[in-house]
Amino acid sequence: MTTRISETKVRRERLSRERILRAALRYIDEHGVEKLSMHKLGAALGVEAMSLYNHVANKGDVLDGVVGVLWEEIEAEAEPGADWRENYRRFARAIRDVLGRHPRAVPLVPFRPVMSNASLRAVKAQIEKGVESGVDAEEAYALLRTITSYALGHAAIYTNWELACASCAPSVSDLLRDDTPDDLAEIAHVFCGQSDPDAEFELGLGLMLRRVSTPVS
Amino acid sequence: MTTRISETKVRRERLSRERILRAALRYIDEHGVEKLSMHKLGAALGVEAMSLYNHVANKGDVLDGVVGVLWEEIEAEAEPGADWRENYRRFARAIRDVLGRHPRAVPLVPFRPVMSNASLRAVKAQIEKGVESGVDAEEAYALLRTITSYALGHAAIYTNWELACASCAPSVSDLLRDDTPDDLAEIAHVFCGQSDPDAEFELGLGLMLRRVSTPVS
DNA sequence: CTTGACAACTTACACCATAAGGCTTAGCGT
DNA sequence: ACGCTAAGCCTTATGGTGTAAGTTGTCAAG
Repeated sequence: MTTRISETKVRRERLSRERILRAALRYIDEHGVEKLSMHKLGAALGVEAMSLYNHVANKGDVLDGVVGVLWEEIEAEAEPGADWRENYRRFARAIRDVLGRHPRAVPLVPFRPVMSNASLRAVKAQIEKGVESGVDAEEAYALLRTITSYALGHAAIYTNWELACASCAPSVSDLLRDDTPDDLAEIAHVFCGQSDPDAEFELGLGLMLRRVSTPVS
Repeated sequence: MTTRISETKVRRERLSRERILRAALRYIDEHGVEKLSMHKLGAALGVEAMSLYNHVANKGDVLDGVVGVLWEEIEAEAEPGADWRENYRRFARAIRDVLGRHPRAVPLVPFRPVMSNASLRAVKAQIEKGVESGVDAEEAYALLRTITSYALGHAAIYTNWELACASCAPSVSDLLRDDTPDDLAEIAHVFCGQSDPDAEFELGLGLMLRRVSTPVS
């Protein structure tokens, strides 16, 4: 009985929301979102599932928290410099790079609108730099939203794609249904297989940032 | 005993993959992806859960199938016309509109790379029109991928946003954490609340399609 | 009428989120 | 040194989940 006391005291380090979220992200990175359960998360922390509920409202809260952590990572990677255009680019790249580092967590991000302080701080900084440089405020917001959509969409599709290739599908053909006609299969290879995601990401970014103030279309 | 036979015969109409997928999409539209279970899906079809497995490999297969149905809807909405630039625009709008009509199914689309015949047919048609009009083939592919990323990202963020507003969050403030400082809250309102998603979608599209052949950045 | 195939049903199991309640321990005032 | 309190952790219990395995009912071809 008393032996058990000292044993626990030595082994266990204090649980906290912070620690839980980090463990959750680590678990998702390794095993994927769909494999995460409160039991496993508890186990990863050397603790019973229900103990987590002392620091976290429920599983959804954990997931939201993970998204928050990711936004913090993005913010840290995108501190703005002098040129606003370059800043926007850096912001988009930060999104892409961070999500690229946590590919299995990507599905959470676009669908859990956590307006974390981190993400808002990042946005604020970007906008201010833009306006400071003479960009119309409304346009600055619109452009930033557009770029964010693009960066998230790109990250979603490509990280997911790479995951699929790495894990289960060694070639494009394996992603096609059995009844795919040849001409469409060929298209699939060209459309999905050939290009360099990094270069292409920069392409879209360049297109959007090239010249903002000219009339559109 | 014999009464029960005729009863079943009358009542039950044949199950099929097709019917299952449609029911799944309908259920998702009404209750969201996370609420869908094989039991409920079976119930919606007047059938036991396990019967579905005669037509469908597993739940993942159902979800993939739903994405396929969505791509078919997109294809039907984006048949190409004469001007390739306009076609690309139409393709992007089709993605956005269809996903806008099935907001709760959106989370499935970017993360289930179903290369359905429908989506490939659409891509093929777009590309051919572009090349026919003198666009470099490689550039045509890259641009189409870029636009697709953008359309999916935009749809993901905004449909999700509107869902959140309609269901649980009457104002932007409700999406913020309690500890959000005032200046950041203000940014959140401007960044998230003010703009017209349609107009903004067109803005991004216009930026990307304006002039393709000039060197980038 | 028999046989077979196959669709749908039933049963069974391991796992899930989480509500309710019990135990252990740390930190305090005395 | 003592017990009090509150918080952190654990145990137990409930109803829902995906799906494997085995059973029953139905119809068509022989």
